[in-house]
Amino acid sequence: MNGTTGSPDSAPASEGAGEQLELVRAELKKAKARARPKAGPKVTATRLPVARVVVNKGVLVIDQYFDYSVPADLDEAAQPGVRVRVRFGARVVKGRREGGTLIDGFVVERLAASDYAGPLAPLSQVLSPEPVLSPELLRLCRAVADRYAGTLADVLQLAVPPKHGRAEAAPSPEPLPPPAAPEAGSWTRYPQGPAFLAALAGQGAPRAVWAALPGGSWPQELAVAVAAALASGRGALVVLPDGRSVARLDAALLELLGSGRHVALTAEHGAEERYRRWLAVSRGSVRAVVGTRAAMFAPVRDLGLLAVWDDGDDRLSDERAPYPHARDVLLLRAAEAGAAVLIGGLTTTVEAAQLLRTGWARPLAADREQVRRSAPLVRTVSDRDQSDDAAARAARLPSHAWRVAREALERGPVLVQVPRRGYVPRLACTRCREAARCAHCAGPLALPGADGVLTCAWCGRSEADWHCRECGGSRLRAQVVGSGRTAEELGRAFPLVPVLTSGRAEVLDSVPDSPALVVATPGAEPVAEGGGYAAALLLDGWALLGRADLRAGEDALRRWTNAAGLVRPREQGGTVVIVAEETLRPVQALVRWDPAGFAATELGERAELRFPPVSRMASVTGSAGSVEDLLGLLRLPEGGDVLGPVQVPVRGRGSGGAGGAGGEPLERVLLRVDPGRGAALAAALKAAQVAQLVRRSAEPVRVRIDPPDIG
DNA sequence: AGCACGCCGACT
DNA sequence: GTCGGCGTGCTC
Repeated sequence: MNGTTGSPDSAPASEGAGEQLELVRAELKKAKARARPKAGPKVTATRLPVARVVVNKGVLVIDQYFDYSVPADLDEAAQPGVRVRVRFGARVVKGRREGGTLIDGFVVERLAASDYAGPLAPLSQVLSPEPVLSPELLRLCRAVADRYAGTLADVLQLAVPPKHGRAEAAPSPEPLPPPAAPEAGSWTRYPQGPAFLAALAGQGAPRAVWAALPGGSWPQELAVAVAAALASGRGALVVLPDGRSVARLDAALLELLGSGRHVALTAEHGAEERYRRWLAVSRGSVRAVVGTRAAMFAPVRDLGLLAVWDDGDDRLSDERAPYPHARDVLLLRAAEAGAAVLIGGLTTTVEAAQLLRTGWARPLAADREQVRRSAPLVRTVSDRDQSDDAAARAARLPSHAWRVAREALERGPVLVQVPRRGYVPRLACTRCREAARCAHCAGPLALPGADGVLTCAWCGRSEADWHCRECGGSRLRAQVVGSGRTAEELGRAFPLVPVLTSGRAEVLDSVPDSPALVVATPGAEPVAEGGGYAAALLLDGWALLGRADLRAGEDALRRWTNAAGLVRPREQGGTVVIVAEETLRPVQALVRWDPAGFAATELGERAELRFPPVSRMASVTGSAGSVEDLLGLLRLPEGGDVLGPVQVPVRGRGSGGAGGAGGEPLERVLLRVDPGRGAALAAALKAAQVAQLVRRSAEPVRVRIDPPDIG
């Protein structure tokens, strides 16, 4: 670290000093500018002379520790948890170590002796004396790697932020004493709310699935829960899907606790500030963290509460291998730490419903009367109900939606939710609703571009002259119209009202409490200042529901309730109009405002069909040959089965990655095992991957536990 | 992953 | 007789 590091890396421990000096001089000459370790006496530390190191290399076959000797001058700095640099991959030629590359890693522990028979190479450098990888964090990363069939090194890369010298040099602030236990506030609207908080504040570890009431007070309620955990002298961690929701909770905490008791960890802050905050947590200066998914690993000490908000949001799933999901990582941490758990959202995921069903968590929900008071009035209109008003027709608004919007605009802003342009729903025949399938491979047809060319999502062939296989019809339900064009059309329909848009290009955090049309894509809805939107129109419901995905219904309901939850309660005139078939279960669940009931029913169906989360699944993606090869090496746990293979969509989310480099079509299989066999499945997949790597029988495949997109 | 060592074909 | 194919194995 400060230029007094020991011997050159390439010489073995027993080598004489003279020859090394030559080596070092040569090195120094070559790289004057770089801070190279100076030559030091080639002495190994006497007490605990062995450092067990995890190297920062994500290859499966080397997912193991390596022992290095500790030079005397690194003895003090090379404590467990610090970042080190070691020479790795050298081989011994005529008793000397040659080659090898310098790679970074972490000291896992110090030992009196190694169980490795060969000679140990010395640690090359201690990059910093900061012990960033605590034993608890290491245990967590190991558990995550095992659960997701990944390597420890991959998980460490997600869990430990890159070093930043300036941030590390600065001291962290003095920790503040625990705050007083907070008032229950709006938690009193939930019969079990005060008891939950009391348990938190009193060192308890209650576990709850929280069906949050609509109306926008959830940031304050989460803040109170955090404060209650802090009051018990323990730490708290809350993971939310995006920077906007983190900012809202951050503000609520700031108001409740003042500054200094928590930090927000999001991608918005630069690397230095982010690392500064992370260190404050790691060093125990700050005991509460709120953040986006990378914060799921934040090294909060003495955890009292682990919370996740809106856990159905796919942004809570990391997109880097091994793709851990924040909810499940928090559950692993809770099991380890014995901490309280709070899984909250306006909707309940099927996964959360399962925690309720097994009794692992308890519901934290308001009674029906309270729900009715807090929720807006929800009406459905069929998408066939065309308005007789010309302006409404031009804006593609059914007459009822048109009337509601016009009336509500006199009282405040109106939210219009439209699916993203380019959103590719499953296309279906207008006449009989049969799904449109490719004549060649039976894959789903889509309209990927604005050019209107029908294309197979699996094989990529275009279909010029489609006819329905069932009824011979030739018309398909139209592609969704994007928010941009919707905004234009609405602007013409309501020429006196300002039209704001919030979407991919620019996301608005909030809009003023004055008449305006706010066109937003799902997830980008601004909060309306004051009491909320006067009304919301949820357009193109069929498109959200029509995704070819197991979670389509659940996800559509989640997106609808998140938008509808921004609308004033019905007793203040808040109204939501959803354009969708009212007979569909997700639509009914929205009308009744019963997402928990929907999730419970959905869970039952999944159980019957042996689908996740009742069974556990993994996907294997790669070229046809490599997938088949892996299956040959795989020892599937008893009762497991293989679904597929199917060709992977040529375009679309979550399929980039392994293989396919040469444009070769990718195949995917789903593996399914019975409940309780998830760990065995992950272990089997890892073993099969290792075998494939070692034998080099085929190019590697991509493995994903709990795949998010199950056709 | 790299990067070697290690036994079988076409070339100065 | 050699140069070199990538099959197999190791990396503290």
